[in-house]
Amino acid sequence: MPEGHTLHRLALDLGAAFAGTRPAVSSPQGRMAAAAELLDGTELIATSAYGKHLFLDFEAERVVHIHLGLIGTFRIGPFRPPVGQVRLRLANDEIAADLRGPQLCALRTPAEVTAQIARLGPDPLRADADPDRAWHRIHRSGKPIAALLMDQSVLAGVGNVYRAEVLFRNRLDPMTPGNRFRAASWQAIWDDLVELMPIGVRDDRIDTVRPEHSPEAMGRPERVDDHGGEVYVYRRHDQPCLVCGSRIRTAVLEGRNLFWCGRCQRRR
DNA sequence: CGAGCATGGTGAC
DNA sequence: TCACCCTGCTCGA
Repeated sequence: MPEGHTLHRLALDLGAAFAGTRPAVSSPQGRMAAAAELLDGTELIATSAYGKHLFLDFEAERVVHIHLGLIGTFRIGPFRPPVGQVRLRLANDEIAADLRGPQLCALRTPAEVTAQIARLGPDPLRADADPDRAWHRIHRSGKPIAALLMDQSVLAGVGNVYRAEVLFRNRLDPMTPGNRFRAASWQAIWDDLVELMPIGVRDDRIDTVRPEHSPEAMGRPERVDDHGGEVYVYRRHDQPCLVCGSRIRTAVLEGRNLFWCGRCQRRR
């Protein structure tokens, strides 16, 4: 679930539900009890996302900083009494939003939020993002491009699915070191993410397969992976490449599973 | 129904 | 390198 598109979508949905209002704020689980008491009944001014970080701006310069991590969820639905381990709840008479299992949920000052954002690379989902900041880091690094794309201080919001898919879509070898990467290849990756990630926000899932390789065009059964979208290589190891038919490969890189097609994706 | 795994990142060792 | 946050899904018994 949580790559950058998920957090931007949450910012939009939470804003639509609660921004400009004074939601009830609580921590049924108790671990955010003190902060919840402080925020309860105060105005939620705005909500925003930067990379995989979510910010809820309440009045009196109180900002809730949330990072879902791998297993966290934040679900918005019709009001129901909270069930189980709910770290933070925003609610009114009709709607309840429950945060569960986040890696991080803390009260911050605006200055702390600014400092957090300063530690992140450019986010392709933000209009003000500067891809040159990422390129500066990439072309000076000996690490493989696949590792650099996952480094949030280089590029913010891309996770394991977008990483694998954007490298495939641009036919790029994941192991090419940053300092041997072409500027034109980086520009192609950035442009592709700027096109792809808003679709993820809109649909709340990651789809990367181009129309010419779609199930209809290729005469194959629609096979939506359990991450929720149609993809070229992510978690398709040992299955045939949708373009060339060769077996999709996998390897562990810096503790994460990487997927790619050894025939389609070349160093260039 | 229990085990294992995952789209992430931090902090301890 | 690993535990952890303790969700939520799939798979196999």
